Amino acid sequence: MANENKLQAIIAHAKEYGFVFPSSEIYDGLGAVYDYGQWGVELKRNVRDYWWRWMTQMNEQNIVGIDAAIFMHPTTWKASGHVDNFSDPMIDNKDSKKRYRVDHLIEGFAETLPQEQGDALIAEMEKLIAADDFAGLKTLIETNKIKCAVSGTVNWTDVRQFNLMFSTEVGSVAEESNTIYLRPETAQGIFVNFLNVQKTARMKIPFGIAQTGKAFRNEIVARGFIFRMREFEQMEMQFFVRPGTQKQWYEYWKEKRREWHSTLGVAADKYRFHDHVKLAHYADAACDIEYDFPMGFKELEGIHSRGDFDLTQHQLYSKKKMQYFDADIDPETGKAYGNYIPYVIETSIGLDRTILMLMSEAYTEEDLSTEEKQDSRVVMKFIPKLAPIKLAVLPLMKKDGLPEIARELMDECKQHFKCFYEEKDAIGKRYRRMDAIGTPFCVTIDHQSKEDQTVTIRYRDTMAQERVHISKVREIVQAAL
RNA sequence: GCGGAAGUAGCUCAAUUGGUAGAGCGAUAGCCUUCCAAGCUAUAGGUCGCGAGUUCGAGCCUCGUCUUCCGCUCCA
Repeated sequence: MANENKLQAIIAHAKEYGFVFPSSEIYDGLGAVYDYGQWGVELKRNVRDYWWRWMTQMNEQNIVGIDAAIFMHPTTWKASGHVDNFSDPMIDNKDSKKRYRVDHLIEGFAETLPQEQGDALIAEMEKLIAADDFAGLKTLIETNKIKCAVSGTVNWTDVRQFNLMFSTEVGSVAEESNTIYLRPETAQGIFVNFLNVQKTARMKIPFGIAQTGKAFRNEIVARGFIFRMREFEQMEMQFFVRPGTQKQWYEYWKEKRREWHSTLGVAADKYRFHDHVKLAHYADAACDIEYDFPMGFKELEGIHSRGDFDLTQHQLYSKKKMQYFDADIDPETGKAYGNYIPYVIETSIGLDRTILMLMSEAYTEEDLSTEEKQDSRVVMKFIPKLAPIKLAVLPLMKKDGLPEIARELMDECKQHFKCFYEEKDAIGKRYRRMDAIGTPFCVTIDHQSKEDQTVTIRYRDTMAQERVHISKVREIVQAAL
């Protein structure tokens, strides 16, 4: 299947089988926002829970979790750089339709000028940007006759602001309210709680703080289904280390995260590690884990060595010491390491992007035609651990006491994992419906079950069937989880 | 934001030169001596994206508008 068609097929399947719906669809939808349906939410919870347990429970490093609020003090985003660095004035050329960041446009032009003139121009630009003087910026571009590289004209639109962050008001009385932002990343909730967690959990470096939660960004273009959403969910872990050890911990987490991905049932050759050449202002090493989505290789997770940038910034803005006292002895000096601001390795993965990856990987169209008849099926080949439903319990017929036996099995199993009961339609049809949502096991109760307490267990991927004792069903499923 | 294409039942699509909307699948209820979709019966479901205009009459023509998709543009 062609890749663009595959994405279309996945989107259609996701909607038809209750994984993902477009937001507010009855009102014509809301761009770049999606809702998770009945099976999508199970899948999402499974992925989130698995990530959480893997980080906070199964990992050999000491990592604890928090759940910080989406609202944060506005100064947080001053300190993080989001207010100043991610609200860039933009301008469009009316002839070429090309859009530029104003600072990039002017800087590019300044480079063509003699040093002194160029510097003066940039100084002027920075003054205007600091003052939010958009009219002045446009005038500056026009008086310098800065041309569009594509059209070669100076036919510009007005300068407009692009805001990455959503803002709202806190305070019910309008005049007394304050503008605050919906967080554009969850990481800052971890940094501002660094001292709280370190002290109350008596954490010793190296240690980590994990968090999953919603974040919000105004994206310029909304494309790629749930790959790029205005409201999305992140799963992040900030790992605090002694300065000087960040390189080894960065490598450690790169490898650990690769391990995690290798347990998701995704083909290894669909992943790619992409090292950043150009680093963000806060990072001293960074890489992306990319997956080969139907739209091509795209970022799924980022692993960043952030130095002490964030904690230092918060110390600066809050005037609170973001220090850790390290009582371990430094073999070089024979003394304790003492006070320092820890360095941070961040692992940050998009939950929704992970869902899209898993759906892309799982979605399979199979041709089952024989000489006698045409046949095909769509299967979601999720690993059992992540599948929305683990077991379907199906009486062959809804009479002769078969439903009663099925209900009994259902009552036992539903205490342990998500089950689904259905007695309508032909058995083959029920199997195919379960394939479409990725249920790995189906159990059918027939007349023989009444005689010898055996049932047929049917495996999703192979469609193979096996006769087992009814008392074994639960452990067969649990063994796969 | 620009350019292109498309919007008819839950889904896939029909509706001859404009004459008052149909099929298959799906869904629901029931029947069947049923282990891999498409056996039988019945039922529900659409102001043809929305709004104007032309016409005796518009799903079909005209204009506007909204939404989606594909390219371009932008993006820590």
